[in-house]
This record gives sequence, C-alpha cells and structure tokens, in this order.
Amino acid sequence: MTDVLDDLQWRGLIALSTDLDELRAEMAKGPLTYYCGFDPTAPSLHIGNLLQIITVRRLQLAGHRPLALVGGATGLIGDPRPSAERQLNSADTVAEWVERIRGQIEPFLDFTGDNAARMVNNLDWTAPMSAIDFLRDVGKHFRVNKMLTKDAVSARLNSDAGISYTEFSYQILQGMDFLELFRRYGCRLQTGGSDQWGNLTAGTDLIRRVAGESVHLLATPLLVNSAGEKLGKSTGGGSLWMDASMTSPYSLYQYFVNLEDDLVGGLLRKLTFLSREEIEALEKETADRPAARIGQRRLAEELTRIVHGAHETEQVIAASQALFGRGELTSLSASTLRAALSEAGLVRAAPGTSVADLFIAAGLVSSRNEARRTVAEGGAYVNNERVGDAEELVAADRALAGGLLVLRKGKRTFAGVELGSI
RNA sequence: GGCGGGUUGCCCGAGCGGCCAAUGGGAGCGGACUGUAAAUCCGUCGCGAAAGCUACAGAGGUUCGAAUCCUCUACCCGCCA
Repeated sequence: MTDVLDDLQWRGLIALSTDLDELRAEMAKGPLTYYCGFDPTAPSLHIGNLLQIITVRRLQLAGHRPLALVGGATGLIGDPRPSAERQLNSADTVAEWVERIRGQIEPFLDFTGDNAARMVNNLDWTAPMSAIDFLRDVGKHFRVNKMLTKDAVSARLNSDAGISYTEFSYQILQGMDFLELFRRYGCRLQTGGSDQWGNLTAGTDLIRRVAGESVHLLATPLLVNSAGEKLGKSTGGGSLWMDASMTSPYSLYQYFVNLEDDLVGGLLRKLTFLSREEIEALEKETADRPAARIGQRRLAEELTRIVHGAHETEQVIAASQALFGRGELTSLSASTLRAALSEAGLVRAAPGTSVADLFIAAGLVSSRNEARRTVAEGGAYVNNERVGDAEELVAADRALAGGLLVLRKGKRTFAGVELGSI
C-alpha cells in the first residue's frame, strides 16, 4: 500500500505541516491517533468541512485512529474571523447544532474495529473547568505577544473592528483540546484547514510546554476558485451546505457540473476517493475535451453520492439530463418531468397566474420588481420560450405533461410549477 | 474614569441640511460570446403598476426640509489615567 502521506501530498491536501518525516516515521510504527475539530457555527457543515471529513477518513482507511471533535465549547466562543466579531449564539442553539453536526460526520467514519473512530465534544472538559483553573493551568503557558501574531488576531487588531477578549481566547481553547486529547487518548496529530494554522499550532506549542512532546499537524489548503474566493460563493450567496434542506442535492450537483475547468482536477483529487489512475484519466479528458465536462460530471456525481447517497444522485442526474438535454420538453413523460422538477424545486399555482407571480412562487426571484427586471432583460423562460411580458397570464393550455410548467431564469436556473387548484 | 474619532445598502466605501434610494468598487443577477466553463464586453442591482413607502446603528429633537445639525443610548477604534 502506498504511504498515506504521499497520497495526501499527491492530492494537494497538505498546505502546511509540521515535520513530515517525523510524522511519517511515527505512522510507520502503527496506528496513530489523530483528531480534527468541527465547530457548530451553523446548523450544517459545508463543503469546506467535508474536505476535512474526507481527509480524516483517508487517514482512517490508512489504518489510523480518528477522533472527531465537535466544538460544543469552542462553538460558544467562535474563532476570530478576519473581518469582524461574531455574534454569539445561545447555548441551546449551539447544543442543537452540535447534535446535527455530529450526525453529519458519523456516516463517514467507521466506529468499529481496531482503529475505530470516536466522537468527542470539547464541552466535556471545558465546561467543568473553573476560570481560576483555566488561567492558572492553561493560560500561564500562553504568551500574549505570540498570541497577537496569529493572523486571525493581528488582522483584527489592524482593522477597526477590533477583537474581544472572548475571541482572542479562542486559540487557547483549541490548544487545550489538543492537550486534552493527547492526555486522554494519546492523540498525536491534528488536521484542519490552513486558515486554522494559528489555532492548530496553539495545541502543539502547549503540548510541548506541558508534556515536552512534539506532536504533529497537517493543514489542508482552502477550497477557492481561480479568483481566490471561497468555493460555493456563486451559489446565490451562500455556502454549499451538506444539509439537503439548505442546499438541495440538485443544486450541489449543478454547482460542480458548472465548475470552471481549472479546478476540476484539484477537486477530484481532494474530494473524491477515486484512484490516482482514474483521476489522471479524468484530468486528461478534461484537458483534451473540456466542452464534454467529463471531469465536472464525475466530480459532481461522486460528491453528490458522498453527501446524499446513491439514490438521490440518480435522481439529480436524471433531472439534469431532462432539463439540460437537447430534447424537447414536450417529449418528456409526466413522470420524468415531475421527477426532474421536483429536484429543481416544484410548487403549485393556479392557472391564469402571471409570469411574474409564477417566478416569485417558484423562488426564482424574490420580488415583483426583480421578476419584471428579469423579463425585461430577456432572462425569463416558460417551457424554454422566452417571456416578453411579465404580466402575461399563463393559462392551463400552456402546461406540459402532468399539468407542469418549466420555468427558467437565465441559462441554467430551473424551477417547476404545477398548475391546478391550490 | 477623561478626551478625541467612528457606526451608510450583501461587502468595501463616498456623501457632511434640499439636486440622495444615496458617487465609486466588488459580489450578485440578466444579455452577448461559449461548453450548463474561464476571461471579456454590455446592462441591471430597496419595495411598490403607480402615487408613494421603507432605508444611512437605536430613540428622541431642531428645521418648510436631515444620512447630513442637536441630545441621549448601544457598540467599535485611538490616546490619556
């Protein structure tokens, strides 16, 4: 079997690390216990977190022992973002998100066998600790001047947003986590995103001071597009969430089908479990015949399957083929059409509703002004026919099989309407 | 605790009594070109059919008229103690 670190490197998953040769040597001796943390700062994890989960899984598949940490404590504090202070979430909210996120992580890991995974929550060792203990036992090991140099902190000090003591302390909590897991489970490696580097090193530094041991770090690169923006920003403003109710499987699939060519290879490497041979073939395919989007389709398919399962993936692929296929919509059967539109988003409306109101009802636009604007710009279609008047009433005789209408905004945003009594 | 500066639309940022729904970027959205790419170009970008309404941290006030002036509150930044 190939060395897992070599594999991670080939996949471009190691942006920053501590001494890789030392880590390699430790891994060679047998199963290594490692951890990766996930803070409940939203009701769902997103595609960036998925990269971490998948990386954790890769290490487990290589025989190492994962600890998946949900940040019941750190989620109550919030790590400093470069731009501005976070709004604190209530303890109830965070507790609920902890459970949801735990549920999103568990399916990816194997909790049986020699290198069974374990879920941990940093609230377990943080909540019982008194402020005095925290300051005496932990705080004493942190030098403020060093804490100030961390990117996340210095960015905030140099902005006029400033930083609260609360967020400033975040790195100490994360450092404590690593120390705690080192003591409880012999954890010797932490993985995370490279934007977390400052927080990751807080842990290794603390363990070195307290226990005199050198433990390890692996940081993955951030997922960004060619403009350097975080991936997922072009989905209408939000992230690509793993929760199906926040980002539909269809939307997730479509996002990756539309991915710019330059990113396909890198994401196939980072986010899928395809073999090196398969990925290199797909990369060649993408380079030779970019218009065929073979790489994009495969990436979209793999990811949708990883996140939402095989059945759902079949549905969205079929839906995409029906809506984007060359064929006439009139040639689609009622069941095919209904299935496709259900994936894209299907609502009911009464016959005789105006185009503008249909677009609003389907969620393609958020106001009548926007609907009128879209029509005026020539970007509104009903059954693939461009609409000229936003106030045009759509009668029942416009419906396709099954009483369905296909609404489209722009080139690729579809939604369905079923005409009938509401 | 004292003094000074700040809080503008999704983000950055101009405006400093009427010409401000608010200059300019960016993001977003649509069009053209393409390949359901990228880059580029063009358009658009609070709500409302309109009258008009709501908006420039929050609450009051001055004024014919305020994002712009005054008062208080909250938060942020800096200097001093």
